[in-house]
Amino acid sequence: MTATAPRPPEASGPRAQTSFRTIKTEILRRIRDRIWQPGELIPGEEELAREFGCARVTVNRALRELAQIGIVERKRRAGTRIAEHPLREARLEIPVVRVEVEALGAQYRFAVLSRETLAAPEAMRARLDLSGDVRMLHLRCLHFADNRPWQFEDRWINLAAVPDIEPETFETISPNEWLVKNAPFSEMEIALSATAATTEEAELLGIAKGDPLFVFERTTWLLDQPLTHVRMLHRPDYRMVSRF
Amino acid sequence: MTATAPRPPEASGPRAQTSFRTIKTEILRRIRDRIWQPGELIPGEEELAREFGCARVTVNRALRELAQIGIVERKRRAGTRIAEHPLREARLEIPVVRVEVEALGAQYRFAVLSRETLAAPEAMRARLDLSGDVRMLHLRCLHFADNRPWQFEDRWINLAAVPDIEPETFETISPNEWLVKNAPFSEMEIALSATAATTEEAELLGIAKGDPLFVFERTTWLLDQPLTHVRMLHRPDYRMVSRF
DNA sequence: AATTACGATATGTATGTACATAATTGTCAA
DNA sequence: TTGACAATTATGTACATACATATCGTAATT
Repeated sequence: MTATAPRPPEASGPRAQTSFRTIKTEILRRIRDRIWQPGELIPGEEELAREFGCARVTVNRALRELAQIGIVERKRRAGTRIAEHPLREARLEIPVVRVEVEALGAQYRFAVLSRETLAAPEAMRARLDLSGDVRMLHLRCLHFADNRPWQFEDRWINLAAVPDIEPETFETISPNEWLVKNAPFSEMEIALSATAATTEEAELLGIAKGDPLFVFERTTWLLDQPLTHVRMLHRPDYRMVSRF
Repeated sequence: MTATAPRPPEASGPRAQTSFRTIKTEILRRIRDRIWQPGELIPGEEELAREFGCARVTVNRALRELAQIGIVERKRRAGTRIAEHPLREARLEIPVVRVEVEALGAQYRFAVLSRETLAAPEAMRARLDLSGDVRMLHLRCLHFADNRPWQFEDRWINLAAVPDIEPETFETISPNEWLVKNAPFSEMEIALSATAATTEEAELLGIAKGDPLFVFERTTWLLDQPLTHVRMLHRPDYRMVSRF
């Protein structure tokens, strides 16, 4: 005797399984239609399973996924309730520039504008919590999409933390990708803002001085050791989009 | 005979179940330690289940959740591989303006600049995938931190989806907070960009025309029904920061 | 009255099994 | 060579079941 009883042969169609997706949608519908209000306790898994004619595990998965995106809140013994404050966090994907450009169907190219090894300037030491003499690699790159300037990247790399990068010439691989592949990090800080283009920045990006630029800064650490700080400037028509 | 064979009595401890969490952690460890490189195909669920001494479903759950956060990529028949570009994702908390301002120790205040109910203009219909006659509530608000303009909010609300908001006067609660409390959503799209202040925007925010503005747009849906679209403009000195 | 212990209960998760589905690979014919 | 189609295979998901675990209410104890 097998564990699962043979499913009753459905009259027609390939199957009449109750998908956890169906349940998710139905629950969302009930929320939308105010059948279940925010804060309200909804029936238990067992009861819902009976109602939907499926196994409890299936209801469980539906509810678990709804809890994951903050629609409902669950507690053992206490049951499941519609979230009162669906306070949610947006997940912002941080793509590799090349991938981002290629995803648009454009051709990607980058150029290293300058490269120098030097002692960390005071501002960078402060930003990265570095003290004493620290050698850093300073890179300035321009990224193109179909030969149109796409992003200007100003990057500082802590050579003590990433020594392998010093001999790299970046002829085939960009610093961005080199680091993604070779320098895992455990912590990251990002800052988003807007600024006005300086004369130099405007020239590089092919826009006018004073035009608004979208600024994306990122600093990464491995444990407590700072790895790199990068400031990326985008043309005013750039939009960073994320949907979920 | 029951479906599940009695578990072999573990020598000690409460249980030696193979948790999907254990598997997730172990897989992450193997990625971190470069045992499995980005792009690499990892063993199938069956084999991993054998290795970890657990059911395939358990491995499935671990891998499914890792796929959800972008660590691995899965395709039927093709197997599971480590994501090539571990797109680290930044988690941006969706702040309620008031909370954001108060977190800085500043006093929060807001003003509704205008409020009108009207048929959705073409641009908004297009953006929200709405068709036909749709009544919308259009609100323009200014948020202050210590009486200094902090954010200009331009919001469109789909009244068909959120009818309860129509009588609300927003004298004590901002549209932002009202919606957070009363209108759960299941999908969201956010877009970040930079733009130049128009004359009116500059005046409202107390800056000069053409100054760069940080733009945060958000659209939310419940199921397929659009709820609201909001465009938030910030002064050039604003920085949206997230660390993790 | 306050504290503790305990039982009831809802969710959490592991397992074996069965079948669904997508995608690749191989096969054969045009 | 190519195109159509079938076989193969890894993942996807449903189900019955069993047990784990957190937590709430209540009863027993201090």
